[in-house]
This record gives sequence, C-alpha cells and structure tokens, in this order.
Amino acid sequence: MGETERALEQQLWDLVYAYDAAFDRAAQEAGLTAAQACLLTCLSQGSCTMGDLATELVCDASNITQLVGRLEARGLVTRDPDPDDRRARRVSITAAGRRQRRAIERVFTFPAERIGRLSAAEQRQLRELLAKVMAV
Amino acid sequence: MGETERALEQQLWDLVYAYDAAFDRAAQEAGLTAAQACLLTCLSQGSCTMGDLATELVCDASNITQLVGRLEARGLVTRDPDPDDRRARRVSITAAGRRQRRAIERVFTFPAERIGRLSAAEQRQLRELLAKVMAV
DNA sequence: TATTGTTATACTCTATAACTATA
DNA sequence: TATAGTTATAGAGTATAACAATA
Repeated sequence: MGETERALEQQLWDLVYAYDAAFDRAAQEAGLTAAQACLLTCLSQGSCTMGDLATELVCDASNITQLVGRLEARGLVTRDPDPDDRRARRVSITAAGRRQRRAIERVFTFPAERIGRLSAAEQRQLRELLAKVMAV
Repeated sequence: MGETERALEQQLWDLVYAYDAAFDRAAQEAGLTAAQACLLTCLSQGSCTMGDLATELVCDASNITQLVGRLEARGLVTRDPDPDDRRARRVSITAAGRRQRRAIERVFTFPAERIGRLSAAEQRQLRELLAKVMAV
C-alpha cells in the first residue's frame, strides 16, 4: 500500500472519529443519547411501526421496544395502535420530540462547518469523489 | 444552504454510518467489541498506563479499569506494576491480543476497498480535500 | 403457521462518587 | 494535598430466548 492510501486511511479514521464525537456531544447537549437522536430523526419524516424502526436502525426489535419506551416516558414520542394491523404499533414524534430534534440539529454544526471550509468548486469535487467511494 | 452542501452532508452521514457499521462487524467477527478493538489498537504501539488509555480513548478512568479487566481476563492484555511510579500500572498487549488485533485488521477491509475505487490522481485529490476539511 | 411486539435476562459501555495507595 | 487507579453503583444500548396477540 502506498503513502497516499495510508494517509487516506488515517484521514478517514480521524474524520469518522471526529464526526461521531461531535454527534454524541450534540445529542448529549440536547439531553439525549445518540441512539435516541437517531430514532427521533427517523420519526421526523413520519410515523413508523416498531418493525420499521428496527429495520431502519439495523437492530433487534427488542431494542426498539426499550428505546421507544424511554422516549415515550419522556413525552418525546407516542405509541398508538395501528388501525390496519392490530399486532402493530405506530410510533410518532410529539411536538416536544420535534423541539428536541431541532435542538440537536442546531447544535450539530460539525458537517456544515467542515464543508464550509471548501470552495464551491472543491465541494463539487468532493461530492463526486464521495459518490464514487460510496456507490453501491 | 445549496444543493451541493446538502448532498455532501448526506454523503458524509452515509460514509460515517457505513464505516462505523463495518468496524463494529469486523470487531465482532474477531470476538471483540469496538471499544475493546480500539483499546488493543492503542496498545499495539507499546505499553500504556491506565491514565494514558483514558486520555487516548477520551473516557473516564473507571471505564478503562473495566475494559482492561475484561481483556485481561481473556488473556489479551497484561497489567503490571509501573517500576517508576508505584501508583501506576503498565498495560501491555499479549501475543494473543496481537493475534486478535491482526484478525480485525484483516477483516476490516472497508477503508482500503473504498479508497481502492479511486485512481491515484483521485486519491491525491481526496487527500487534499480531507486535509482541508480536517485541519485543526 | 408466520409475524409483531413485549418481557425477562444478561452483557457491555459509560459515568459519578467514594475510596486506597502512593507521590 | 494531588494523582493513579479501583470499587460500587447506576443508566443506557444491545441481543437472545420465550412468549402473547394477531394475521
């Protein structure tokens, strides 16, 4: 492996590390954990079933039961019967939950700040490179 | 915020998400957690005190006590008295620990695979862009 | 019979507070 | 008095297995 590859691997590690740390901090400043913040973000697009959330967050259903339980206890989400399937539950974000989510968004300035260091041309360059790197 | 910035923010999120998932999976395939893998990586450069590890891993000392305890119980690290400061302990990776660490390295192909999708010129471009993005 | 979700349980990660031993 | 590390404890994330209700 060449010098450039090695340097890139280190840069990627550093980027991911800093990104994760910034997200954790932002969630924490809003009084949430990272997992809770992710769940609220899923719900901000519309209501989900427990199973949808498990799929989206790539974890076991029993974990969702616990996460949603904690958020429900704090009034950030609701859990209602699904009219179409009586086994299922529709989880929705509340007004208070939306406020929390916006609070995180406001504090999580890391990506915008870093991207803002690049010129418009550099941003387009990076976008193309990342598209290649992340293509399925 | 423009179209390019928005797209870049999403790409960054996706990249970090995929990277984290790949690292977790690699650690798990080697029978370790991500935190344990990071600790072994710290030690692979040489022995550390408990306090060094807490600083390096940005967490509380009591957490290191527990992490090291679990790894020591599995024979992956040792914890010896420090000859210079009798309060301190020197933590070192064992041969078995090195084998585990190498196993993770072998399985964690994500960064190399993704970087390998770019030409040498593209790699140099990305390296410069990331240097700008990650500059202190 | 298969699926949705919950409960019980257990392990890990993590932090705070109180503590011991040493500097 | 300050520092290095440990212990006790607690909350959160996560998974597995067993289960109830419904499809």
